[in-house]
Order: sequence, then structure tokens, then C-alpha cells
Amino acid sequence: MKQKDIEPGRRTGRPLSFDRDLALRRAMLVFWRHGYETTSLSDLTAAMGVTPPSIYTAFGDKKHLFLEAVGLYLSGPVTSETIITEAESARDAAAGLLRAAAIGFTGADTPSGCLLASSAISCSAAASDVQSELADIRKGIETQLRHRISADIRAAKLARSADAEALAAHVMAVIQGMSTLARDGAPRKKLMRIASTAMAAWPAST
Amino acid sequence: MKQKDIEPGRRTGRPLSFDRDLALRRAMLVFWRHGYETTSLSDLTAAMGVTPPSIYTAFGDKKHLFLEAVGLYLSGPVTSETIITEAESARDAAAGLLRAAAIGFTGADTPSGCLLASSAISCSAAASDVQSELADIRKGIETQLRHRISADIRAAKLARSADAEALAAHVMAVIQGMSTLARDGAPRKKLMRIASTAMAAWPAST
DNA sequence: GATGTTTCCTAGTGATCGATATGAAACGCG
DNA sequence: CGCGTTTCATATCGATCACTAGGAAACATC
Repeated sequence: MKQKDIEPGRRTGRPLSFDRDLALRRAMLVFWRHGYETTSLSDLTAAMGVTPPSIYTAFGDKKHLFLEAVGLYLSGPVTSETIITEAESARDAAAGLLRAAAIGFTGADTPSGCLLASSAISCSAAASDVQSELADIRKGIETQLRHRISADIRAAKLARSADAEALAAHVMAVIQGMSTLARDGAPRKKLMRIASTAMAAWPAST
Repeated sequence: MKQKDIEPGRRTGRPLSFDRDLALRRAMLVFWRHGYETTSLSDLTAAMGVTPPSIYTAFGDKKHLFLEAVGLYLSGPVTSETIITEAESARDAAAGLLRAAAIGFTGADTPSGCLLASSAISCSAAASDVQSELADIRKGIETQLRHRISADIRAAKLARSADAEALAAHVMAVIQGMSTLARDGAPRKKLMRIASTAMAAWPAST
């Protein structure tokens, strides 16, 4: 009988022969580069160094592996949420997000572009749930930024005429567009100049 | 023996039993919605009302059908090229492209977003040639816009301090980001406000 | 060492992928 | 009419897809 109720500190059975975190990270990199549906199980087994049955016992099916990879992608010391909440102003939050995108989309040791913005943009009807799950994450980030902008407007740190929804949506559009530019080979310097240009659309701080 | 040298005015053989242009348009709509690799042949046959052998005799293989669909998508009375060349200024060209994107990405009778920006962003290694072909088209549009901006700067219609590369890249990023926003359900009005916000990043005309 | 539990690898499962062989059917032409 | 040509629909092709039986192997505990 399975003892799924005792999760922390598994004591019995054959131990895992591979590094689960490392395998997940390798899976994330493959999904990042080739997308969700367009990455095959054989691509994953080759990159992870793990046989199919081990993948399924460790991660469930392909969908769960991908979603866990997305979770890994969004984790880390610096996230969009920390950038937004820890910035001193909504303007700094927007500039910080744009700057982080320019850097994160052109890493030397990672694929170009953004996993969140590229891995499940177009997919078959069978993957519409995964697609909408990523869409919800994107919308969540936009909502956080919009609320941050609205707060600055209420606090009179931004002009009352400022359009929180449009400013937040513009930043999100630029970030996701930067992902495609990066995939097309744009260097970090170019993305940085896009970020600067995008911030020129902001009203002056009051 | 085949007489492939006589192409215009085929005179012999059984006539085509389906409307080739209509079938191509239907294929384009399916690729637009579901992407290149994530659209299957059975998806295409169902949408086009044509059996697989007929598709292959009329269009070649799946890749050629897709590329021809891209050609259809880019054709029409109004293209990015006509918008750029016929605008009275680089600013008008940018605003026109953004406005056309907002409208084109939220059509009532078409899928949301941009076929060029969504159908081959992530793909397997086998489709890297298709991916780079679309990238070249995107870069071509950006280049045309950048040249238009540079011309305005030389003609003193824009400040000499204006950064043609950054302005063009920013417009392209916003357009491609708007495609994702549209796919996530953003209405036309929202995209229009993004377009307006993006244009606020432009320097004043001189 | 015996037992229970979990993971291991080998070798596949049925389904679907893109693409075709095959021969009948539908034309223009003489 | 017969002939040459092209497209038609049926029925697949081999390859690959995501996924999994089945049994040996590696642990903790007794």
C-alpha cells in the first residue's frame, strides 16, 4: 500500500538515482528553448538524462513537468512581484521590470527570450488549459503593476491624468515584445534601449 | 510525362474540385489560431474540407502550405510596407502600424493576435528554418520603419537626438506584445490605449 | 537475511504524426 | 469514341508521439 500521507522524510524504498532539481532545471531549459507542445518526451529524456518511467514517477505527466518548470522559472530571489513591491515608485517598478526583462531574456547560459512569453503562445486545443494558465500568470503580473501605478496616482506621486491601465499594459506589451526580439537575435544593449524608450512614455513624477 | 513548363492556363486533366484560394484562407485561419507545428494535418483537412492527397498536390507539403498562408496573411491592400511608405512622417508611420495592429489583432472574424508574431515563436529543431523565415520578415518590417525614422531625422522632421533604432525596435516590441495581450483576451480599446501610450515615447516633431 | 516499499531499466502500448501508393474518375483533344 | 493528363477518394505507410506493463534492483526496517 502506498503511504502518500507521509511526504517529508521518505524512509523506505529505493532512493532516487538522479538529482530531481537538476533534472527539472534541465527540463525547464528545454521547454524555454523549444516550447511546451513542441518539446517531445525524447527531447526531455535526452536533456534530463532520465528515462521516461522515471520522469513519470517523479513529475507525473508532461503537463505537470512543464508547470513545475514554469514554477522554477518564476522562482528565485528576484521576481516580478519583488520588483514591483520593493520599488520606491511605480515608475521605478516599471523601469525595473523592463530592465530585468532585458537582462533575463539575453542570458549567456539560458535560451533567449522569456519562457512565460514564448513557450505556450500557440498551441493545439488539447493544451488550451496550459495556455490559459500562463495567460493568468501574465495577467497577474500586469494586475500587480497596475495596482502599483494606481497607488502612486492616489498618493499624488503620479499625475491624476495618468492612465494606470494603459501604462501597465504598455509595459507588459513591451516586455513580451522584447522576448520575441531577443529570440530573433537582438542583443541586450538593444533591449536596454527599448526599455529606456518605453519609459519615455511615462508622465513626469510629481 | 508532366508538362510543368506550361503553368499559366492549364488545359488538360481533371479540374480542381475545390476553391484553392478559399482552402488556403481556411488553412491560414487555422495556422493563425493554433500555430505552425501545433496544427496537425487532420486539423487542416477538417478546416479546408480537402483530403490529404489533394493538399499535397495543390500546395506541396505542410511547410509550403504554411508559408503560402503567411504570404496570404501579409498580402492585402494595406500592408506594413504601404503604411510606412505612404505615411507623411515617421511618427505617422509608427502610429499607423500600432493602430493597424490593434485593429488587426482583434478582428471579429479572425483569431486574436498576429499570425506572424505567434505561429512560430517556439518550435522544435525541425522547424527552425520556418522560425527564422518569419524572423526575417519581422526584421524586414523593423528595418523599413527604422529607415523611415532615419530619413525623418535627416530631413530635420525629427530631433537629431532621436534614436531611430530604439524607436523602431520599441514600436516592434509593442506590436508583438500587443499580439500576446490580444491572445490573452485584451479588447481592441485596450490595445488602442497601449498604442497611444507607446507613441508618447516619441520626441516632439520639429 | 527476510520482507515491504520504491525506483530502476527494457521494451513495448495504442494513437497520431506528416506524407503516399493506388486505381478510379473527370476533364481537353482528336 | 479513345487517349493523355490531372485530380479524386480510399486506405494506408513508417516514424514518432505521450505514456506504461513487467520484473529486477536498491534501499529501510525487522
